Amino acid sequence: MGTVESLAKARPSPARTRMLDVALAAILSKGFDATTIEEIVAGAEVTRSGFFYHFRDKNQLARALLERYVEEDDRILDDVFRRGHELSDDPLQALLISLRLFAELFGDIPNGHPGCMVATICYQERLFDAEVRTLNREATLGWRRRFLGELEGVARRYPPRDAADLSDLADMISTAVEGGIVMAKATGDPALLPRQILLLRSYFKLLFTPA
Amino acid sequence: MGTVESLAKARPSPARTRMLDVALAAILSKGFDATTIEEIVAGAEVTRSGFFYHFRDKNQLARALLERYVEEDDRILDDVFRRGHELSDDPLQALLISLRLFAELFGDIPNGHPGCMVATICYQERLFDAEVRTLNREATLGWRRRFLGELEGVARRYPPRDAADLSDLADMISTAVEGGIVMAKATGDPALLPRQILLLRSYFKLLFTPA
DNA sequence: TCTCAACTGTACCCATGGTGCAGTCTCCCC
DNA sequence: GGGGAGACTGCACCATGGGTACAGTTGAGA
Repeated sequence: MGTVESLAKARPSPARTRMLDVALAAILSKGFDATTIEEIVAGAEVTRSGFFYHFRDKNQLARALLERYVEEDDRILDDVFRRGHELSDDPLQALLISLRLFAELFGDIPNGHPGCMVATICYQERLFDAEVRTLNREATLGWRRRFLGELEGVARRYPPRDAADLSDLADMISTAVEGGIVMAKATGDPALLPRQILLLRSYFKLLFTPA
Repeated sequence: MGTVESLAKARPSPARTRMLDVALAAILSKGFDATTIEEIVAGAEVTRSGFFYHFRDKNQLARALLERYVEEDDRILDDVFRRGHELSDDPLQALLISLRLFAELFGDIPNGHPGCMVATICYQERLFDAEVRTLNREATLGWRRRFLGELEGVARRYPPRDAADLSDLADMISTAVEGGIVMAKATGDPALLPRQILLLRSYFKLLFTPA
């Protein structure tokens, strides 16, 4: 009976995509529970029945939303680091360039970053089933793995000035993004996020640049 | 008719305090909307009527919760920086000591930091009225002011190695805490938060220590 | 003894998540 | 051009939860 899911993956129906879009925006601004099926179907111009045709319940919606979010996120990060390495053969320079591109990306979002799905789920974890929580955890571990790979390349050529665990440094990128998103929302200043990424860049530059 | 509020502030009733305690824990783990009045009154061992006696509605509860959270937070930060300055006359050393104390504080919380009320509100901002949102914004600006004061003291004696805006550096502390909380929750590793604070400390040390 | 803060109990309204199922429309394949 | 299937619509129904309204109870202090 996986027909709906598998077909949806192969060629996602426009209605389903619209529902995910509306749901994402609503969930990031008022939370999962407060986002009603009614407003999702109204915004996506389908009916309640249409919603339950595509998703068994709200939890399935959350799962689909997170999966799509993580995939998109991976594509963006792939692109950023690919371009970084295209622009410099030096691993440190590539990292610094990638971080700058990352900051620019955030700066280019019209009304600021709308919020991270992973963070939303963490702050409402009791609402979700084990599968969603596992997916969420794996997303963060994926970030760690990716950033750690970059940092290991850097550390091989440039021994860091201060004894710092590379995994922790990898997490520091995710931390700056997650914290930056929260602080940008809290202060009402969307540019806070890219500025925090550039500060992190400044730290990596200081840490790995030979004296 | 401000009798309830003013008396509650002077000598908060134990039932009210219990409700705030239960509500905070619930809200930080499942969000504001999903936290039912039913579970709050059950956990605090009062009745539904008791809830509505102390709070006009859920929004008033949020306001009371945030106020209490910010006051407690201020007390903790006052203490951390007071101890930092007691232990060293040098502003940089005092800051580094304070950050270490801050990290230790986070490390000492049994099941990790339960979550920041300010972040919860940001990620569900559409649920709250203008007053709560203003209070939330002011809390973050208060952090900025406090940390900026410390950093100005440091920068007067130790010119930073890299041109960095002191306000952004001040926000970096809040960013590390907020991001660290999210990442600690997401990875399931409570110790991630204190480790990120220590990484931030390492940055400040590098940035301000004369060559 | 009186008063008042701090509750309790009951009844009621509306919105929302979720179930169940029959009907419709449109495209594609035979 | 007939039929099946995917992608929906429409409707009826239930339980839960926020919120309103209001009358009654209890215990400590003046």
